[in-house]
This record gives sequence, structure tokens and C-alpha cells, in this order.
Amino acid sequence: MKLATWNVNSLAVRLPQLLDWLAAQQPDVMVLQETKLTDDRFPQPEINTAGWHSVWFGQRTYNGVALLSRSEPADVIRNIPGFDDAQARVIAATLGDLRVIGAYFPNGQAPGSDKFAYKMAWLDALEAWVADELRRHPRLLLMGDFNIAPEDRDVHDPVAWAGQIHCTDEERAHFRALCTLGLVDAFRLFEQPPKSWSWWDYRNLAFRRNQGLRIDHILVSEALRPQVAACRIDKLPRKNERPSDHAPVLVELTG
DNA sequence: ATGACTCCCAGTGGGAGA
Repeated sequence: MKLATWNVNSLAVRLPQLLDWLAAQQPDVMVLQETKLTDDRFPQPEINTAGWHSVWFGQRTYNGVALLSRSEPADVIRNIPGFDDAQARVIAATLGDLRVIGAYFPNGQAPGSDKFAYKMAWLDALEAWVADELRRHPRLLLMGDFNIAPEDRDVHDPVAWAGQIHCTDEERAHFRALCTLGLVDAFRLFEQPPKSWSWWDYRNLAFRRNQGLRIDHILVSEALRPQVAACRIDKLPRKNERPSDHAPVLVELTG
């Protein structure tokens, strides 16, 4: 069982790359962020023709999420129940005996800003809801673009980024709070190459210089932890012509 | 360097992302 997450930064632009990647990697479940498409423009025919079921939740210009799967998704939820949100950021579904939550966490812009306050409120609501989901579905994955670099080793220049967005104590405390619910960062269950990032700025030749952040994550519940066989970042799509600024992250489960 | 790039919606510039 292989699951993956990718912030595609516009599915309209990245659809050919996505279809290529799906064909090459053959995941069973794939969650997408920043589709930037209203629901009527979601490329369901192309994705269906390639052999995937899909559910989606989008809006114009910003945000937008989707979940693609080989098996039929059930019990689909869009956004955080009870949290009034104008932004399309969450899609959850049950695939067989797995509960999968795909999420595009708010960016937060800058500490102290209105957008940062929204990020904190959104994280509070997410934690309460995920706790609830975990009680109902012990076999759960929370995966997506977290917009949080959990530790200094997830940052190419921790001194320059200290206290900056993605690296504040408040954001990192929220990441740990999610783990305290009974989730673990699948990437850190394994030895990884140093300087492993999932995002590189488009500017400054950041990818060529490997100056990035690890902000895309796959958290797995304690019940799934014994089944996690591998977790890695696939940098290859970042080398495409017209790449997303993010790379996909994959996890493999045994059984 | 308050930049650099890319996307979107706009409409020949500007906001947002991270």
C-alpha cells in the first residue's frame, strides 16, 4: 500500500506532470493541495481515464484539495466539521480500513498578522477534529502541506529562518500537539539524507542550491506505525520544466 | 534589498505563496 501527498501549485498547470507521476509511482492513494480550481473545472475525466477514483473540494485562485484512490472512497468530509471556513483546505475519506485526511494548512504569512491568527485558529480546530477522527478510525493518516517546518533540521538555514513563518515556536507547538494525539512523523521513522526538503523557493536558484524547507508531511497513527515500511521525498518532479515548488512525499505500508 | 519566481486574475500591474 503506497500513499502520497503533493502540493501541485495549480492542477490546471500540473495535470500532465501529475498523470506522469501517477503512472510511474502507482500509489494507491494520492492527496493534492493547491489545485486552485473551482469544482466544476476539476479534471475528473482525465484522472478517471488514468484509472483513479477522485473526490475534490476547490475554489477559485487559491487553495483547493483532492483525493485520488484506486479503490472507491467512502465517508468523504470536506473541511473541518464545525469550523466555519471560506477556504477549501481539507478532504478526508475512508479507503478500505484506512482513514486518510488530506490537508493544505494555512500559510500564515507572518507572525502577528491576521493570517497567522487564522492559522492558529485553524490548527486548534484541526486538532480537536483529528482527535475525534482518531477515536472513530484508529488506522488514520494525516498528510499534506503543513506549512510547518517541525524542527531546525527541517530548515536549510535555521538561523535566517528563526522565528519566521513556518518556523515559529507556536507553529512547532501545534505540530507537536498533533503528534501528541497519537500520530507520528513517518519520515522520521527512518534514517534520511541530511538536508531533506519538500519545498524550494522558485527564486534564487533555491532548488539547485538545495535551499529549502521540509513542510510537507505524512503523519500516521500509532496503530499504523508497525506497518510503515518506508517514507521518502521524491525530488524528481522538482526538476521538471515548469515544476511545482513542492515535491511529493510517499509512504509505504506493509500488508 | 522591502528583490529574485510562478500562479492567478486582471487587463499592460498586483496579491499571494513560503
